[in-house]
Amino acid sequence: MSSDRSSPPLGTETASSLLADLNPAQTEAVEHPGGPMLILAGAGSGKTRVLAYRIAHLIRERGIPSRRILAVTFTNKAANEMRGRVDRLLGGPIARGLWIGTFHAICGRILRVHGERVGVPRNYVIYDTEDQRGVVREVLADLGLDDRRFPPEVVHAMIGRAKDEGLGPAEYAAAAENFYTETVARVYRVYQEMLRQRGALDFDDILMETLTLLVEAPDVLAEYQDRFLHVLVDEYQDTNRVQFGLVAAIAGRHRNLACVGDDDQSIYRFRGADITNILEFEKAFPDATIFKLEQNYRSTKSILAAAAEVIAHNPHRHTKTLWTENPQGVPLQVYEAFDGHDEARFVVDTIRRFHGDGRPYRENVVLYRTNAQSRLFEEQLLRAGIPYQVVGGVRFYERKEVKDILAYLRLAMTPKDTASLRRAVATPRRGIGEITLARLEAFAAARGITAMEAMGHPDAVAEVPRVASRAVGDFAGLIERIRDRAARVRVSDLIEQTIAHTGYQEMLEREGSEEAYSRLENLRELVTVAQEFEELTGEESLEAFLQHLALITDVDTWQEQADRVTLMTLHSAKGLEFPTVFLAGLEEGLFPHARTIEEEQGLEEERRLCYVGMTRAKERLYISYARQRMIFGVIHPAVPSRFVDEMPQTLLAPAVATAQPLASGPNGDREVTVPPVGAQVRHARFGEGRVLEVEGEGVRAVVTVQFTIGIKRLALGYAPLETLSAG
DNA sequence: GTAATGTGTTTTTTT
DNA sequence: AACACATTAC
Repeated sequence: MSSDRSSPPLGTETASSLLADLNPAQTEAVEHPGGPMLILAGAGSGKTRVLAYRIAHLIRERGIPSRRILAVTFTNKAANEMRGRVDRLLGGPIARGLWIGTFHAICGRILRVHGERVGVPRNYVIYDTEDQRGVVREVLADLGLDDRRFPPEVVHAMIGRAKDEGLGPAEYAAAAENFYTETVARVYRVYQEMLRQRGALDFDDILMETLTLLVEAPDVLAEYQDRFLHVLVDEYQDTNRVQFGLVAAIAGRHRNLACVGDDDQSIYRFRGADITNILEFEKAFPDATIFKLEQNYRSTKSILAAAAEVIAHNPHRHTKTLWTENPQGVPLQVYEAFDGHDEARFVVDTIRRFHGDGRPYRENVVLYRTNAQSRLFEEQLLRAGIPYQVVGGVRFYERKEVKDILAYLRLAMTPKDTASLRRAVATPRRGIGEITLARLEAFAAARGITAMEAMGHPDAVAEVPRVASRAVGDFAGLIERIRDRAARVRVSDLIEQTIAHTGYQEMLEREGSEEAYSRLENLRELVTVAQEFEELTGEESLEAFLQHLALITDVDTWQEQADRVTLMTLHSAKGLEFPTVFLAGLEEGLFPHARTIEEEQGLEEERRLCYVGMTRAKERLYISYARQRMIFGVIHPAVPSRFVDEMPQTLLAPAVATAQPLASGPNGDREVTVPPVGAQVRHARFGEGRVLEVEGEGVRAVVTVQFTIGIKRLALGYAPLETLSAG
């Protein structure tokens, strides 16, 4: 999302040249008078640019006040950049009044103001995935359901999908057609009740409750409808039903709705993204004007042609013809690695070589399908002493210490939030255990108050074990003081004081371990994050900060200026671009992922993901796969991804390895005995078995063995396999 | 109650 | 292989 990307050359973003840098198609979209418009924008065709220019155009040429424009972006980072870009175009901080943000941020803001109309308290807390699963688990237990038959993750995901479609518990129950979905409907109902009791919303509720609000409170809807003369939506191909409903509702009066997207880049189906939103835009808005941006400013001809060839294998799509005036460029390089280690070594060696040629580290990105793949690259980068940053994986605010401190703050803000109560009360240990908590909860339930309130109640305190009564009183006092302070000091100071006053800091200091030290560091980082938030937004309230934190994304924290190699998933890479892209792990089962291959739609989405990955590259694209890969500690032979076969062979060149072609794994340097077919062998984990088939020779041999637990394919270079007899 | 040990789970992608 | 959670040992 660098500011100068995907633009005709030499463009300067100043007020005097608002249209000078745009091609005819872009200009048309920017200047279009109004009404519903769909801008089909291919990868690298300058869609973000068009949005920024259109906003600037509306403000400057048409005199629309910035506060009457609403723009929806896919990430907070994109929102900030868009705002900065509009300011640069207009030569001042004009965009300050603009409403711009992600769906979640915008809806969160609306709910803070009007949520009470639909029963959402002003001080609602946002539950993250972990919190949400915890609630599902509790509901399953309450309903006496077996969590093996109804895995919390699965049930939670089903509830999430229902919410993406805008189905409440009642509607979902009505649509339920078998025992399983009927049961999920029951869980869904109780889950919603439990969230409500705790004053909590999950991610999907933020959108769904806003839509409910707009439907049930016509005066609120009218307020926003009147206000927003123009609504613009980026990454429209990844909106779900509810998001479409929100946009259609808010733009319903002035009908100036501009949606920008690319059906070939829709990659969030698992999250409810509904590609029909883009494919059937004209049905929803018969008077819509369609624009097409087909000139790519980003990639070389080679890269673009290869990507086009891959995506052409998808049968269900709007065909477009992307073209570019950029040079042909170098061929795509394909590296066949022995295993994951070898693959990582190749990538890191290549990056090191580039750096030797004077190319900064920041020009390189490694893209992979699953977060777990980052580890191998991290190991090699660490060994080579090359700076890097991993986007994604365990998020900062999901770390235990961060969540612990936030639990105190959330509890002070929303005493109903029992999930936070349980968390806060447990760390540091203060002598309040299961028994005490259960007594308090029972007391609270009997009186219809919250457990937090019970803690301040003399009768309740009398019922808990004597040793705990003092601790309970202290804890209630502690939370009370935090709440009191929250109203008076800014949030960064509040956090700093909370870390100290809860005894958390002391606990970690006393522990003295390396790990404790790093946890303390993370807490300091949390204070810094709060300070930056205050500086950036001018907001100092706890509510605003907690909401901001809950809705922050991985890419939001990515520092593109730092001279480091970036590692991220293909999903995170959407909207970004790099001179050199390494697309790793192109193996059947990994990419496309095994869980998607069954369904045609799943496979098509994987292919779009591949297309997204390839089109991130400006100059150089490296494709790699390993012949064997370890999954859950077990080595599996791997087959190159079908996507590699779908790339035009004329544009591919075999990459030359600079590393040892053979890995030095556990058995890598030793000699191995290849057992003949029929031999009895023993494996440390699988026990004894008989060899059915042998492929390859020496350390690269792969044997198929019948064990009692089933048939396994094992790579001799790694597998702890012992030959017992030649059979 | 904590430390050591054992067991099971994880990996699809994310707001 | 790595990690979280549970159980056991002390």
